[in-house]
Amino acid sequence: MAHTATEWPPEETLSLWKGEQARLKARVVDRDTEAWQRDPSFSGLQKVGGVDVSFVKGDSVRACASLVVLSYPELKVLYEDSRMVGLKAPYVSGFLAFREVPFLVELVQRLQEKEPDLMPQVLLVDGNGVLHQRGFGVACHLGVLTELPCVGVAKKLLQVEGLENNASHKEKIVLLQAGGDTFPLIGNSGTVLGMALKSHDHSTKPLYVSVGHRISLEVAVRLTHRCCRFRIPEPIRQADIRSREYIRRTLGHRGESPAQRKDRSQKEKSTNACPAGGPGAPADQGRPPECFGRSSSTDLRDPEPGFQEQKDQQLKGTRCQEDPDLWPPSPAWV
DNA sequence: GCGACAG
DNA sequence: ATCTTGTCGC
Repeated sequence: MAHTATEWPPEETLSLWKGEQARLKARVVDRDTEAWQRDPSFSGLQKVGGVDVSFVKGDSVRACASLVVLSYPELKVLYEDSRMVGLKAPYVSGFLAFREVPFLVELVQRLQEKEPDLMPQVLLVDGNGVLHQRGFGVACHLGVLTELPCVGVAKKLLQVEGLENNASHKEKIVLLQAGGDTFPLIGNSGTVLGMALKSHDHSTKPLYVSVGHRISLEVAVRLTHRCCRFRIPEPIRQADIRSREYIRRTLGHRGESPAQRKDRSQKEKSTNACPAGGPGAPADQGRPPECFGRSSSTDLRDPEPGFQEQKDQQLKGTRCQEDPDLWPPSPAWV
């Protein structure tokens, strides 16, 4: 029985997943547990991680999972691990973690094995924390499985507990003035599930921040704001950029791309053809998996200009500045 | 039947 | 999530 990661899960599976979420939810700590979180300027905080998973267009199985660690407050990339993975579960709203978290846990374990000194003190996760159908989104899930403080950062409002992206909600968004401004996301029960955050002065669409694990909502919001050079917090943005770039550079053409293999011939020069470690994750989730995939990549690239926003930014081949360290984009997965 | 639906 | 071209602004 092949799990194509395409078919909609049978009710029985969803039931098991709900049970798993309920079981792990009991372990969530929704308050500050670290010293740096109590400091007004976060002194003591030096490493912030970000994770993301990018997908291959016409492929329901292949994807690239990335974990990056940035220095704080400089927000320079200190570490990157991007790896091709084989998806085993489809995307079902409310169950995102069952599709992505196994690979994210693996990335954290690989970091622990290779560069334990670079283990981030907090992880920004693409998706929600307690702002979720059952109060246990992917940021909580990853936090509980790794015991790392985690923050959920979603780009769109998950409409649960009566929360809606309606006129009333949009009115509140318009009232947000400067970067850092927020308004609470209150569910039916009256509980504050998260905060809508204007991540910087010129951002139109807010970010939806919620507690993942071992951090208070207030600190989660302030930290997210402090990590924004653009609308998307830098750790997540870098993980997103690098995971997409990894896909583009490895199987950017053969995958079935109609109008892009044209410029392939002119831009390629130091890229590579086929990565290593294909589908490399044993089936499981709910227990820190034991991984034995060989090393893959751990190289770095550079950021980009320092302005503009609109719909985030453009990741064209514009200018390459700073980042004297991690300079030569080495092949890595030799 | 129609709208919703984190990534 | 992914596809997609140009365009405007610093």
